[in-house]
Formats: sequence, structure tokens, C-alpha cells
Amino acid sequence: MTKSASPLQGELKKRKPFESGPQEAWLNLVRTSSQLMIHFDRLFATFGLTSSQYNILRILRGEGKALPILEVASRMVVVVPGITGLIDRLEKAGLVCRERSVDDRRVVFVTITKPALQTLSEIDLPLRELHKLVMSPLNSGEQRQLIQLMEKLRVTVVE
Amino acid sequence: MTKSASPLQGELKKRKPFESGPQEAWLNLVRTSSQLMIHFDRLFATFGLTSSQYNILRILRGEGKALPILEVASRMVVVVPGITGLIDRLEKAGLVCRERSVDDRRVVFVTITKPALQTLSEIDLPLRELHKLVMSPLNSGEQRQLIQLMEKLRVTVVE
DNA sequence: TAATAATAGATGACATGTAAAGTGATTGCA
DNA sequence: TGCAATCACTTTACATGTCATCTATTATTA
Repeated sequence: MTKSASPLQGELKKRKPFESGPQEAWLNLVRTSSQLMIHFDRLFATFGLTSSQYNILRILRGEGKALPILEVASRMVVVVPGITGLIDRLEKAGLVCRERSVDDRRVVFVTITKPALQTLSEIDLPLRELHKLVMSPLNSGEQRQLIQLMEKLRVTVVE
Repeated sequence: MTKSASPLQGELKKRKPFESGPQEAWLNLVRTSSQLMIHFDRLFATFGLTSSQYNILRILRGEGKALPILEVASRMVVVVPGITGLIDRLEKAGLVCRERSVDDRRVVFVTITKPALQTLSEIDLPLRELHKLVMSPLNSGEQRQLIQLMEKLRVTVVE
């Protein structure tokens, strides 16, 4: 990645300047997020995982016990119908197990397997390093500033 | 119980606090971007468009003349193979035209159609309003701050 | 208790994003 | 000139995400 001579307008080859400050702020946010995400996707890919798959496994490890599928879904961006296929592929890869609940036979519990825990533990360090790397252009005060700005933005997400 | 945990920690039902500042900053960025994006997707959907489709059309309108497909692709996040199908669907919907170059028969030019220009003009105002709305939690100084942080982040050198 | 609603999840159809390999056209260079 | 490399896509295959709809199971309630 190289530094662009001029900011986002140049990167996007926009011929006209931004129509408004809010627009420029928004486009900067989206573009930055998606560009940096590429690096994380690449890291997960070296372990044979996608971001979504890693996310599910991390949720399961964090919980430490079996979770109903919908509970997993609720902690992700993914919508319900999508989670089914995701779990399907993880199960086929031997990274999670499905188990139907005895109490309520509608519920399907998901558990993380030992191999998956092993993989996650291998990812931990490089992932932490990557977090540090992508955020390294900001000093810790700026990172704190960023977090505050993001929290303000999310507050009004209610429709 | 001393201090309340970070907002994002609660949103994600994370049981442990963030391992690091960079991680918290990164997750805040990604989550905010993806949550706010939903509103834009919804707006485009009311005009029968996806974000990617709108993006292509906006690029074509901004340029004001036909562009080679790869030139369009280079201004988007989307990778080359994906652009083909996108243009396919836009063409089928009568929003763009394909035209093979006479000079270099490998090149395919894309032009925006009148109906598409009409649709774009209808989107302009509500889109501008939405930009203002989602950014309204930040005053203009904070928006400027956000832009600067994002620009710093995108300068990151990876390999 | 029978009818109905609500819940958990699966399925199918489609749009999008990525990678890898293929196709036809053009260019560089011996 | 001739042929290999390059270019501009296209095709194929698959993962993901969304929507609408379906099934099985459990809860409600008239």
C-alpha cells in the first residue's frame, strides 16, 4: 500500500470534490474499513477460514459451552438463513458439532471441537499482531478518539 | 463493579474485555461501518439497486462518457471477475449498455442509459439526506477528525 | 381439547465477492 | 515475420449474505 498524493478524492478518481462533509466522512469510513478488512481475511485464509467462520468459532470458544444456533447468529451480523450453511460447512470441516436439544427438540446446539480450538490458538498471536499493525498509524490517544467517534455514530443506529 | 464495560463489549455479548486497544479500535470501526451501511443498502433497494450497482452507475455518471469495464472495476472495491456479472445484470435491467471498442477489440466500453440517469437523480436528494443523518451524531469538527483518522489508517503499509 | 400462533431452524433463489483457469486480441521482440 | 507474453475480459466454482417460504415442535388460548 502506498500513500496517495491527495486523499480519498484522488483514490477514487473522483472528478468533482465531495458534495458535503458528511459524504466525505462516510466514504472515508467505509473505504477504510473495507480496505483494512482485506488483511484480516487474508490472515484467516491462511488457516483455511473465512472471517465469518472465524467469528463463529471465536464466539463458541468465548462461551465455553454449546450454544443454540440462533444464539450464535444473534451475535453475528449474519441473518438466520445464512447461519445454517455456515454451520454446515464448519461441521463438514470437523470444526463444530451439531446436537439436537433433548428439552426442546426444535433447538440445535453447536459445540466447538478440539481441532478448531487448536486452530484458534494458532491464530491468536498473529491476529493480535495484525490488530497492532493496522492500528499502528494511530497513537493510543487517536485510537481512543476513534473508538469514541464510532460509539457516537452507533448510538443513533436505531430506526 | 467499578467502571462500566465498553459499549461494544456489551453489544457483542463478549464476556471478557478487549485484549488490546488496537483490537477494540478495529472492532469498533468494522462494526460501525457495517451497521451504518445497512441504511444505505436499504435506500438503494427502494430504487431496485444494490450498493455495488449504484456505485457503478455513479461512476459512469460522474465520468460522463463510456468507460472500459476494467476502468470501472478499478474504481470499485470489487474484483475483476465480479464486475462481469454486475454489468450483466445492469445491462439486463436496461441501466447500462455494452459496446465493444473498435480500436482494441479486447476492450468493452460501458455507458449509462437515460433511465439510469433518471433513477440516479431521484436518489441524489434522499442519499444526501441520509449522509447527513448518519453523520449527525458528529459535529463538523468531529467529522473532520474522523476523516483525518481514516486517512492516516489507509496509509498503512503492508508488504 | 382443538385450533392457532410462535419459535427454531432448514431450504431455495438470487446478488455479490474471490480465486483459478480459459479465450480472443494485441504487443514486444528476436 | 513469427511467436510468446500480455491484456481485457469471461467462465466456472464456491462462500457468503438476504429474502421468502417451509417444516417440525412447542406454547397459547378460546
